[in-house]
Amino acid sequence: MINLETTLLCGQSFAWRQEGDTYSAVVANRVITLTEKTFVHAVASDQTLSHYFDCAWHYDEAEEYLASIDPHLAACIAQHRSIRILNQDPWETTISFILSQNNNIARITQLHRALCQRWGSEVAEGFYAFPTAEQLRCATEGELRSLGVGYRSSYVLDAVANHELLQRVWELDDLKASHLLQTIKGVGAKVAACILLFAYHRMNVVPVDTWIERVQLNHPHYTSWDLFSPYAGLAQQYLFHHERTQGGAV
DNA sequence: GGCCAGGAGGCCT
DNA sequence: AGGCCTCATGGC
Repeated sequence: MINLETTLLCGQSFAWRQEGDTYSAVVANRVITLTEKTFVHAVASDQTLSHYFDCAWHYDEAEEYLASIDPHLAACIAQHRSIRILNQDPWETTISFILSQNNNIARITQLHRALCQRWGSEVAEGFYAFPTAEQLRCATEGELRSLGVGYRSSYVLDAVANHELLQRVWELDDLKASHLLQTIKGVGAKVAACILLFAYHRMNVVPVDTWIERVQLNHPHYTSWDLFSPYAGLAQQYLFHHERTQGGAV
């Protein structure tokens, strides 16, 4: 079981399109098309997809534990059941969240697609993979700006120049990994946390944005995210989505 | 309907 | 503390 709409369209990934109940994207150079009904069968026969959707992880146990800690969080989990944390490509995720700053989901998705169409490989009719660092090396700041990337253009180019450091992140603990990611221009604490949670599966990392600040404001007893350790990142995802869709109401 | 100001899942100098 | 690309949105 999975909540595809919330998992794929609510700010974790910018690669997916929705048409009715059908979701499609290019993952690992293949076009993937899914509905919630075909999901179980699709991942069962496909190791790449199974990993992408994090099927082996113990969500039931983690969510049960989180629900036992706090009633509000329990309600959020019950209501938005089966949000999953994806195992996305670190490079694509890094660029995506550099694009995300001072931006909304619709525009981030649009920029993601623009980069794919301009520099990515066409893997099927009308479907383009996210460009590799090697492919993006051809990009100029002027070209990026003309696509609408704006002042983030120089950040993208700095990430291209330093993309090899993404390999080293796997070996580092959360704090050191965050510091290393922040050596890329345009990557601060928030963007680094998004990369760690959504690409490196660091389940205890919490991206703090304006929505999560609002959660903290409305729930002063959340004195520290350590409350939800070692699953604070998963807790964040439920609290974040609930806050965005229903405000402070429980 | 048209105009304009402030915001949008931050970060740099 | 201000500025930054650009676009959708809401207030007037």
